[in-house]
Amino acid sequence: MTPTSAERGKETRVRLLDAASRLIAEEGWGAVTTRKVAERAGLRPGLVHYHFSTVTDLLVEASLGEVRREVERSLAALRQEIDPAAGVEQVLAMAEAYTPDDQLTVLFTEVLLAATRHERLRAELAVLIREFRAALADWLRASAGLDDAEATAVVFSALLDGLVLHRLVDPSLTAQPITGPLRRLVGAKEATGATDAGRS
Amino acid sequence: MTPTSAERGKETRVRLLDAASRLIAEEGWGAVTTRKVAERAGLRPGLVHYHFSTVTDLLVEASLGEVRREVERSLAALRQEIDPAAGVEQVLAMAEAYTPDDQLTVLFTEVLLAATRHERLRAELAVLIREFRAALADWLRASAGLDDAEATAVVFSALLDGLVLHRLVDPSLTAQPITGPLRRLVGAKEATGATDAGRS
DNA sequence: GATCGTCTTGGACGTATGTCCAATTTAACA
DNA sequence: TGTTAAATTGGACATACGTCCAAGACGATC
Repeated sequence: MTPTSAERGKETRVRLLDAASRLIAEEGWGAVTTRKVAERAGLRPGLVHYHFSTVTDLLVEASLGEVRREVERSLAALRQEIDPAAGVEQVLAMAEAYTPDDQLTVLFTEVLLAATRHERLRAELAVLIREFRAALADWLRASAGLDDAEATAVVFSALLDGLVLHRLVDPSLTAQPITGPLRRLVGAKEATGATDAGRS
Repeated sequence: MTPTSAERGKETRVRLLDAASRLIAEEGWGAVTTRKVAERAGLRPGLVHYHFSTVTDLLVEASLGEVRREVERSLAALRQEIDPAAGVEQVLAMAEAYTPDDQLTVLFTEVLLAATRHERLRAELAVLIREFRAALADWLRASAGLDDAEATAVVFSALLDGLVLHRLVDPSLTAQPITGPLRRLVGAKEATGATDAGRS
């Protein structure tokens, strides 16, 4: 039952990464410190620099891991949906799902901004975003039959993050229905279900 | 010729605000410190707390001033354009004008994120964004004849900031033409000029 | 020229930071 | 049971931070 040294090591590493992720979302990238991470993880401060050479290293690894997991989840969900019409609906639903209440959402924005000033983070994040965008473009091409699917994917994925940012600042926006313009953007027929612009 | 004490005071205040704005864009909201601002402004560190009660106060005032000026500039430009078709083009051009090279653009993103954790900043920024959005909605209604101009304005203004963020991380995006989906979003006829999807 | 109010200076104070490390614990192994 | 390697502890170190303040400078006013 008692874990080996290596097992305990792995466990603490995960604990530290997890604590770092949550702190980035809660207090911001720049406000995460050695001691706060340790306290949040329920560990002693000295451990941080045993497992990670630097605090920035910890932040980069934690955030990239989080983004990587989320991208994989989204891609899996996208690929699973085969019916074209339902696919468009799902893509539209993604735009609605991003809310400030979701920690992951805030973390994404925080990482994007941090990437501006950290080259390795920027490069690796760019790869992940490109991956997501490519999959989104495939989807748009297949389900909505767009001929400029690439460009639309660029616009759509940028829109997702921008929407989060604006909703963070102006929570009343969350209530506002935006499916109308989104449908137009994706090139879907408005015919399906008349013009029901407001649903919850 | 020699300025009075009060005049010198105003001048220093402006210098400090200006230095703060530039530092926010260059190094990030959280990385701006008393001493850095003073050095950038060519002044002694003690002055910062003579003119501003706190560093955060300085940052809030500096960034809100910058945003306020830019919003006014945009609104003036929007109002000047009377021809509906040209108006749509101008709105589309705005999306292209936002690039990571522009310091103001980076500052905007930085302020949006900072507003998440500072109530006064958040509230005042929300007012400014709403003002901009309302004007944009008026424009869309008048020039593009949209019936869901409000929703489109929400999407469009969020898109502007999201685009900046993504281009910051992936500079290759700046080259990618996106006028196609943008035209669709704004509800403009693609007829004008066939499908010229790439122009510089 | 003396007085006054404003702006400026230079440095102090306590606190928090990132990083490091010698000593200690712990579990696996010989 | 004694040895070994990994993980952990607790505290040290220099540095940077926000804030404050007594003393000086300087033009306006009397």
